[in-house]
Amino acid sequence: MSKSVRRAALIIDSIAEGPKTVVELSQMFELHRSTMFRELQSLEEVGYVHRRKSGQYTLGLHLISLSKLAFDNLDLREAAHDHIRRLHKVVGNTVHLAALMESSIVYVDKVEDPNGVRMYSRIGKAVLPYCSGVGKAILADLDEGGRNAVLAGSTWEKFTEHTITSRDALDRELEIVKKQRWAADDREFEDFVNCVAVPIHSSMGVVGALSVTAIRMVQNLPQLKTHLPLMQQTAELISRELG
Amino acid sequence: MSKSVRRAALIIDSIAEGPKTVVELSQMFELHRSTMFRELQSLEEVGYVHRRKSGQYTLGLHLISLSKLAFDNLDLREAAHDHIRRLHKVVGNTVHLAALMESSIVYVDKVEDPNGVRMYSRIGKAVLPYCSGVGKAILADLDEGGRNAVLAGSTWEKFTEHTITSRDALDRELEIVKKQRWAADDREFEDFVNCVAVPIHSSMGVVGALSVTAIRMVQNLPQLKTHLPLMQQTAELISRELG
DNA sequence: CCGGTTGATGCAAATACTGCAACACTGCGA
DNA sequence: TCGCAGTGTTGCAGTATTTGCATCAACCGG
Repeated sequence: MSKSVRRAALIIDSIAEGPKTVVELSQMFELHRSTMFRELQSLEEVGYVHRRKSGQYTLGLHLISLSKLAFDNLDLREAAHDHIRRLHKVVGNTVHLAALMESSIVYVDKVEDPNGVRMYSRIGKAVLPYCSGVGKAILADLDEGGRNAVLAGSTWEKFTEHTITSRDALDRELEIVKKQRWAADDREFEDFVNCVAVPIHSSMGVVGALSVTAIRMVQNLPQLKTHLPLMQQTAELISRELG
Repeated sequence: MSKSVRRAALIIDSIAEGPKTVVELSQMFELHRSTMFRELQSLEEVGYVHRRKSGQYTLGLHLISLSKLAFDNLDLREAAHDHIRRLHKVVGNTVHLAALMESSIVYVDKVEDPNGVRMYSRIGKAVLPYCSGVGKAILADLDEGGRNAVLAGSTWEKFTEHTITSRDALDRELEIVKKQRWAADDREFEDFVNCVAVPIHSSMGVVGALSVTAIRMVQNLPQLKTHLPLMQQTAELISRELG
């Protein structure tokens, strides 16, 4: 284990919590000022941190570039690529794929009919875990700690009359989801949209979810539910590829 | 300059170009296999790379977490925060702020009327540079190399009858934008939406742009243009803060 | 079963890093 | 204007970490 890599990463994580000066960081890490200065100089040169005119260091832009590429190479995204396109062909609706990141859930792929109702692209965006099918499908299979991490920043904003707006209510819903092994978004985020979602597991536990979404006038929730067996088969195929 | 930091970053960049094995990387970097193995082990432990079962290394999830935080700490975003909220109060329309990243343009902030027409959130998403006001405002002030980098991945997809769909046509438009120091999106992406945008400069050159956007039935383009003097003043104030 | 490749690790030599000391620069207050 | 404190920056010898070698374990395919 490389001490220098670990230390660099710890410094970056510290800066990620909030901008800091050389002196602050040297005290935090019990390093001489000149050592910390050189370390930050190096990290800035490779774009991982950025020095403001005020003397504070913040995270650098190169991390943003790298994250885009990290996103594209996600195992789940690659494993699911063909399967969700096949699923879309059969069910005809928009299929979303969401991945569990460290403490958030993100839409990582989407298949929709180019000639159908056009949904605004959501790939890359964080899922609101408490009012989305995929969010609930993933949360249901997380332990308490995992749930807490994902829900830590939730504002519990009410989008529609159906939105779940408290942790207690969500936990009750998640017990049901865990048992039935699928989740629904029943007009909880947008009044005219609903979906059903199933979790995807790997040997490491739940890693994501896939959902089938429709405008209510096209397919209502009972109709969407008819797709659940195929969706669960699809999730199983993806899980196999993930190992 | 820390050799270990530079080398770690180069390895990460190499993996960012595509997944690779220990042996491939050890040959590329002319390191002994065991050295490269240890390096990757360290990078994996801090979440910057991830080893697949196949033995290939890809970028790690921690980069995605860090990029979100990097985004929140952007200098431009902080400098512009109060100014664009004041601008919104005066003009009443949705105000967008976009930043030039390394080779892309991203929406980094937005102010809209909570009781007005609700536009789906775009923060964090890449701007399509060739058919957006902010994209054109930034491109106009970039040199040839910068433009090429930003436009490298453009598909020139045609969204409406007004979309610019070739580099030549865009370059002609950018000459006009550069002269007049503002840009417009005249129904080029969405038929019922248009906006005007102005660039924001720092001592390093153009770093972003701000725009005022409206649905056509609410305010048409000539009406939006009346906001340009105030927008340009706002951009100037932000530039001053950036230094 | 055998051979080749990859995953993984102890050790001494090689290399890189570190704190010290010092200087340059900037901003603030007297 | 001057002095002081704090930050930015760098050469050098002592210290710490890394490196390649050698080796073993595990896995896969013929």
